[in-house]
Amino acid sequence: MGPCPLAQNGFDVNIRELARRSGVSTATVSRALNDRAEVSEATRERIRRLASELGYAPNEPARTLVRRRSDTIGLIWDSGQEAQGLHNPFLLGLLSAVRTALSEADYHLMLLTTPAADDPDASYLQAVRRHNLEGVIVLTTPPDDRCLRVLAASDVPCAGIDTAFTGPHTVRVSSDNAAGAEAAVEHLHTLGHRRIATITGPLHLPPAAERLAGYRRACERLGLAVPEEYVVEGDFFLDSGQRAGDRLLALGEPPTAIFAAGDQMAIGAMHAAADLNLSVPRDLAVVGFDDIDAAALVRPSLSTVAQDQRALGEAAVAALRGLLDGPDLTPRSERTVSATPRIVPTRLLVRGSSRPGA
Amino acid sequence: MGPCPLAQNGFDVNIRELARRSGVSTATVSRALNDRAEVSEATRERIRRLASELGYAPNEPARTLVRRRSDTIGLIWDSGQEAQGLHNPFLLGLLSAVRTALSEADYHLMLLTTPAADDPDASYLQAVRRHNLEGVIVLTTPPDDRCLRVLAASDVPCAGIDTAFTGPHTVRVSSDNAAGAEAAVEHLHTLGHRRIATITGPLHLPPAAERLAGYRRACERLGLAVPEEYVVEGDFFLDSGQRAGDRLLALGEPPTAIFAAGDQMAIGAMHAAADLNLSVPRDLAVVGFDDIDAAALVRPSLSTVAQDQRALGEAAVAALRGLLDGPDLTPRSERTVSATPRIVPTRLLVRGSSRPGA
DNA sequence: CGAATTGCCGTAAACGTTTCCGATCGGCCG
DNA sequence: CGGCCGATCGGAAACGTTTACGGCAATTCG
Repeated sequence: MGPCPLAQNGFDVNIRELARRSGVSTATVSRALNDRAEVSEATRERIRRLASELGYAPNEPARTLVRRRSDTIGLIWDSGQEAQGLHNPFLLGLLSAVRTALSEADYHLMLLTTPAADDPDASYLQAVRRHNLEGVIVLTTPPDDRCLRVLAASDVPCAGIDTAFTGPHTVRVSSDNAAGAEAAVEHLHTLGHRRIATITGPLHLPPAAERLAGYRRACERLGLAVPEEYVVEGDFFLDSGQRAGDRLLALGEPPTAIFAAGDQMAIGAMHAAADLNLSVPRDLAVVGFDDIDAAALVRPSLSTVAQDQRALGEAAVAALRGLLDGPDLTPRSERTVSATPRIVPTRLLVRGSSRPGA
Repeated sequence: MGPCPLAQNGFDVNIRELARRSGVSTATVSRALNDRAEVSEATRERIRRLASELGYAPNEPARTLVRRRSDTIGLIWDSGQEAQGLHNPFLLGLLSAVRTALSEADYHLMLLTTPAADDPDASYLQAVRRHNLEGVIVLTTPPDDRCLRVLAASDVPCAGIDTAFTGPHTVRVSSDNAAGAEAAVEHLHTLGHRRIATITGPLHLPPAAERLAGYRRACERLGLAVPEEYVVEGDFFLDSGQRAGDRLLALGEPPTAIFAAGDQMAIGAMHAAADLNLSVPRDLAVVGFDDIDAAALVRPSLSTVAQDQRALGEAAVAALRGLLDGPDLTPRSERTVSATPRIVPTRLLVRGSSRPGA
């Protein structure tokens, strides 16, 4: 009865229905909708319009069944880790970035659930095979996850952001932790500080180790002494930062500046200073890492090394796409996978806790 | 040969392969793996073990194709909104809760991307039909989204958390904003405060309006006067809170306590107090709403009305499941959809900004 | 003891696509 | 004018499952 406004529910309009109504075969309809060359421009346009009028939506499961590819990638993000608040506010930005980058590349996103420990058959690899996922993006590294390890060891393309595992078809993207830490220390140095201490994260985590390395390199380059007591290990949480601050400020020669490998610990150090009636940044300058939301809310606001979530997400999908076999590429078994990690630059945000003028 | 440890890549082991190896038909294999009754316990166990040994993973696209259901629900979460930091830290907890609740109910999760405005065919409804999604969970309400409206008007079951739209197969779950606000005011009242002001969110948003209503109700019940100047509208962000605080504290009879409808605004109000050399909570008590991460990091720590993200997420999937047609239920067209919104209680967290003793 | 019931299983038809293999039809070149 | 070629299309076989239907034995019941 004439063209319908949109998405009429003539219920279940499929490719056969389109073929019937436009007097061609299903093969032609398929070709028309998929922009194949073997259709005349006229019929293609006719079918296109009809499909749009009837609100036709292609059945993706059927497509993946026959094409053997789903245009879908899986997302692994361990909520256990997230509950600990580790990279907490960070994740949301990553997720958002990954999602938009993937949709721009015409991929769909499926959220994978961490497999139950009691079900031996439930694994990430299983889920990938079940849904014909073409690749996986991993957002945080659980301490050591057997499921992740077996996935990384498989032939499933994986891109991990700040992950530790490695495998034949795996690429890691990460912020330039070392350079970020270096920039922070250098910033404090140009402010005139010479006694700069650091509060690290758990050193078995790669980002924590890299940030410490950057700190050391900067100090060495700038000719700053790093007494052993100036390096205190924390756990990324508030309290550990406060305790570390207490300890550092009680030293015989206390530091005049602290670089903390995480914002929460940096804020904890600021609390420690406040408890001693020290003024930040006058008596003690503080720089953190990550740029969590709270960094802009505390007083004084916290200078920090911001990670570029957008860039990280985009780099991850770009890296993953490099691992996928495109329509015309050689199969991935024959391609050399570049194992060099993708490094994303950070940005130093100078705020109140290290403002020169104050 | 013999039993393999796990997930051997005998490449593409499917139901036919299992049938061949175990000497039965594909029908029997399917029945065995799906726990149908018409299989003997012996063969079921045999097939089970074989499947496990070969690392068989059922092809979900094929299953959804023939069963006409995907066991998958879609998740809509507008990242545009998220970029504004509105409910920002909140979302991640919701997402996590929704995911685990859904996976416990054996549903898969697909992240939907906000449709491009220039493509008329791309809509949430289209995506739902393409992937055979059985329902949708909406995490935040974009101001007014045409795509969301057409989705809500369709026959697709929707559960929204803090959403404004409504439809025939739509249910909304939300925190008990009014009761939360009431509890906050009552808490301040028992602390001895009689001049309690409030900073609201944008009043066209349902949560903001409800929190204001709760504030008013509590004041009325407790016999507190609410002069017009005691109600200041903000925008949920830090600066608006600080400006509102400035204005409130400059009044002839300034309030001794402030209830802010959002934590960022509450922190802003604390900044305003600090700028006037007022001590929190001695000179001014402050209570916020949401319990964002920063609430526990600022000094003094911020009392706040915490939303129960876990409960919200679980309520949303519970509500959604009520809308879905289970295997034995009547089709949803004949069921009466209970339109009453699901209300989740909040919890008052008393911290430093309103501590009695301080 | 015959018939009906029950338990277990195989055959085959779907589900909605894509794609290989031809088929038809003009037109072009030799 | 005949064969060849490119463009355009249709027929039909897949893809991996589920499930209606029917068959065959063993068991039960009248």
